[in-house]
Amino acid sequence: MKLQRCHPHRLFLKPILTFHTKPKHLYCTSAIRDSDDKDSQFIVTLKNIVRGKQSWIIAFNDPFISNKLKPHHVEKVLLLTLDDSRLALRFFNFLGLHKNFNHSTMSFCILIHALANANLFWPASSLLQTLLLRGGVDPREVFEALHDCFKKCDFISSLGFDLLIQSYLQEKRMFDSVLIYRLMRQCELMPRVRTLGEVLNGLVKIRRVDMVLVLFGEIVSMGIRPDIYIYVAVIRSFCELKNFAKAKEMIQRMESSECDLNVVVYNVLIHGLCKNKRVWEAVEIKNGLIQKGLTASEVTYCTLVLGLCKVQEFEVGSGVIDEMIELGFVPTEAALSSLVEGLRRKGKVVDAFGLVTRVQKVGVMPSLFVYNALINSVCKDGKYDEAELLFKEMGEKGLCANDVTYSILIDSFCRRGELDKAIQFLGKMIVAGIKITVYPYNSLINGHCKLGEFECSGVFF
DNA sequence: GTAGGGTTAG
Repeated sequence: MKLQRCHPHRLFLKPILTFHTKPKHLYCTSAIRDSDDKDSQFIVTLKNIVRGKQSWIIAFNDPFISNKLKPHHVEKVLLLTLDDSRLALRFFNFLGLHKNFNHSTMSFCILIHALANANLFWPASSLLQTLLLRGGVDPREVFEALHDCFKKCDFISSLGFDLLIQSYLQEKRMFDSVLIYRLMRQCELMPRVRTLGEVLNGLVKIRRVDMVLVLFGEIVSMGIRPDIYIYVAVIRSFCELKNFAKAKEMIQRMESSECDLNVVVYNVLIHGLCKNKRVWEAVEIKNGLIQKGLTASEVTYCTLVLGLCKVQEFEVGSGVIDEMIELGFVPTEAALSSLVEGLRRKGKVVDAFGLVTRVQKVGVMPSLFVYNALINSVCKDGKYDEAELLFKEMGEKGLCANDVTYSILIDSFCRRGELDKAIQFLGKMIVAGIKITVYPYNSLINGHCKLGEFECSGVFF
């Protein structure tokens, strides 16, 4: 029977049979039988209160009940209420909230399994989080408690353990989630494929791609068919290791299996190639998508733009931006920033300006960085009117000029000898509460010196 | 539940 639990696709064989042959509330008879007679009577009283129409507040205000009530009684009542896990949860919360009752770890575990078995994942996870927050609980201890309860109560599915793995992942405790997976395996339990995918992607996030590949090998050797999320984690791992041959091999494996495919898989490879300056290979992958019945996404295009910037192919990058706009995609500010910066540095200020104008039409808002970079470039080219136009435009768009913006403008005024205007802008900075750096002062000193007004320049020391 | 930047502008 235990072996059946090992395979995720067979997890539900036992439950379905059990469910129809044995009512849930009878699962825990052995646990109840252990109680002594006095306790048994008390538990029956408690059970009747929980299921009855009487007010719980009144019933539990009775000193006979409240003085006698201990965590192990609650455990028994919960076990007798497994057929209605919502009611069990209400009772558990009632005692916690209204009676400040200190529940046992066992009670938590019973409810977590009960709720998970009833597909009530949100309250089950919430309880798990509370349990984990109870302070200094070792993941092994939590697993032991959950497993102890699982065995004793003969619960249907092992979803409670999946939720434990997910709780650790949410808290960014990836190694603890792997530990729970390992402990499950030791007990011949297997998490769902979805949970495994989440663990692998969690490990990718902390760059433990070595662990991803080890776990993937284990999963496959157990005969489990990986889903697209597992493959994405593995492809990302191979890209991270710069092993593009293996990444491509993995995609081919997906293509020849019945696994669902989407553009994300290819975007991961495209990103890996771009990051390693293999952008032309990435472009070919993108061009081959149509043959596979897929279409490039906004992410595909933006990834390519950033990759093209990395190899200084700014003109091609601009072309990609135009292509995506034609297809109705909106470039990200990141793609725009990289391109503008690249074009500008190559002296192609007009192209950068034109690009900003085009993307603005489809709703992309250039960042303060883009504006400052452009203002700086047009100033250097002596196009002061354009600089002031950009400055005005920033204000209209609600972008607040910062110390860099002002220092660029003040410097440009000083260079053309318009010192009055420079001082006027310095005043604006002070009024706006922008931090004053050394740059505007240097510009003003240089400006005065240039005009031969050496005495004036001393004012700024 | 999986994909896209960054040691930027004076």
